[in-house]
Amino acid sequence: MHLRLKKNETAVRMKLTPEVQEAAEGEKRGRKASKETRRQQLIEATIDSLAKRGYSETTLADVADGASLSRGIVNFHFESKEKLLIATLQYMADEYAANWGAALEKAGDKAAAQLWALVACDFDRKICTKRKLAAWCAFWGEAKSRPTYQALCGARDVKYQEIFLALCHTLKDEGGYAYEPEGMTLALCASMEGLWLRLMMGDGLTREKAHAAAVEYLLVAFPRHFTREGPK
Amino acid sequence: MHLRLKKNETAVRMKLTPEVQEAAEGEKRGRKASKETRRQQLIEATIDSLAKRGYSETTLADVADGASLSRGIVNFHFESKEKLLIATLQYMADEYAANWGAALEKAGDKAAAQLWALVACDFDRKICTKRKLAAWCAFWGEAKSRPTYQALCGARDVKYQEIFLALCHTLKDEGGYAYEPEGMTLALCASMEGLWLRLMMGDGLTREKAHAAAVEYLLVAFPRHFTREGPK
DNA sequence: CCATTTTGAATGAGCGTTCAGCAAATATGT
DNA sequence: ACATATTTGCTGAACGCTCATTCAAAATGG
Repeated sequence: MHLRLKKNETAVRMKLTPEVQEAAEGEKRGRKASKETRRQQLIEATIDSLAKRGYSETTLADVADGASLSRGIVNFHFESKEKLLIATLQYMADEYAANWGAALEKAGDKAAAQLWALVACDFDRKICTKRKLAAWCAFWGEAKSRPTYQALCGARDVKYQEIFLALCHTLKDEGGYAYEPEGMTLALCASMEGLWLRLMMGDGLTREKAHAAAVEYLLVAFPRHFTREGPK
Repeated sequence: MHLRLKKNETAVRMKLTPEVQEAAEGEKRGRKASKETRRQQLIEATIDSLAKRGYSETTLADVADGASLSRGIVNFHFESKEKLLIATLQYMADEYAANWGAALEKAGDKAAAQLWALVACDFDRKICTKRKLAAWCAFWGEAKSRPTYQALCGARDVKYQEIFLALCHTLKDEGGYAYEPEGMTLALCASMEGLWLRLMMGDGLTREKAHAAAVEYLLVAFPRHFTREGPK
């Protein structure tokens, strides 16, 4: 027989990850959680599942368990598994964009400081978590055969890369460098994505070391603008 | 009713990709294909399926169809789906290693020429195909949650990166550069993997442009050793 | 003929989706 | 205030489909 729970005991049924718990505590608990709160809770549980089991083994049952909710819940709040996954990717893309947008604001108006800030915030502890990198990577793996994912992953850096390109142009003028800006931008952005990939793979690579490698790149590309400690 | 075919008509049943066809023609055709030939044919069909449908939608039925063989065939030549996929990854890893190994041989004993050759062969038309990049990426996406894949993907660059690191050290001594070799190597390798990722995503990026971006990196990192046309 | 390779129907497990029903929250009537 | 009706959020059993795996039978080569 199913053991019926008194109210506000949902969080005790199974250990939730901190992220899911936090999402669930957005407003009131249990039954009164608003629609939006519940959606976010399920999205966080989806990220957990993607990170733990990979894309192909992520099941709705696992997501529901991760959120300590019942089997049918996802089809109630999202329409289908497909839509849950798209919402999850959208959520991560938004968070990513908001993060570098804010970093750019705070960086002031010097091009060198802006570039430094953009590179740094890719390795920020809020964004650059094992679980989130793993989730990104899971989507990348499926992106090629799914236009929707591809669009969302790609949209991630349409604006992003434009800004990078503009900064590379500015710094080239300021410093009299010889590189070709398009290629430089591409190689730099690719390097950071590659570092994410390696971070995700494990290998004992840490966020700090990855960031240091990216900085090393900045140093050789823009020697007149940066030292290892930051923009001159 | 199933229309039974006369012998040697297998290739007509369904259009095979050039790669699968070539694998099937390794020795004699049809029934007489040796065990090893048939395995290779199935592996090529697996790569096709991974590229076309992604990891999570790759089915044994699709692989069998792609090879124009019957449903049960994979479980006869490989023991299970899992083992087919591992064999496929192994196959690609071996091919990749053989490719850069050969390139290194031909490059002579100058460090600059060797580094140039290593970077170039990552963008070789034999290795850097849409379908193979897509297959690599499919495995990357699942690697984090599957130790076996992770080991095979990682083994790809244990030796590879050691060589890179040694070359970076040598060039630093020769050219009197100021960079820190570990970080430099990491950023360079990551950049090439990131470029692969972007090639796979589409975006109108071509092999040539990606290679040019990698070269741009070499130029800023080792200005005394390279021009855009090659090592000095 | 015997051994090997291949076939394709059958099997069964796993999973997404559906939906009738329950319980909490809220609205309505008295 | 209280009782009753309605809405909303959630549950979990049931359904049907897809797919890996199995295997008996057929085809082929030697």
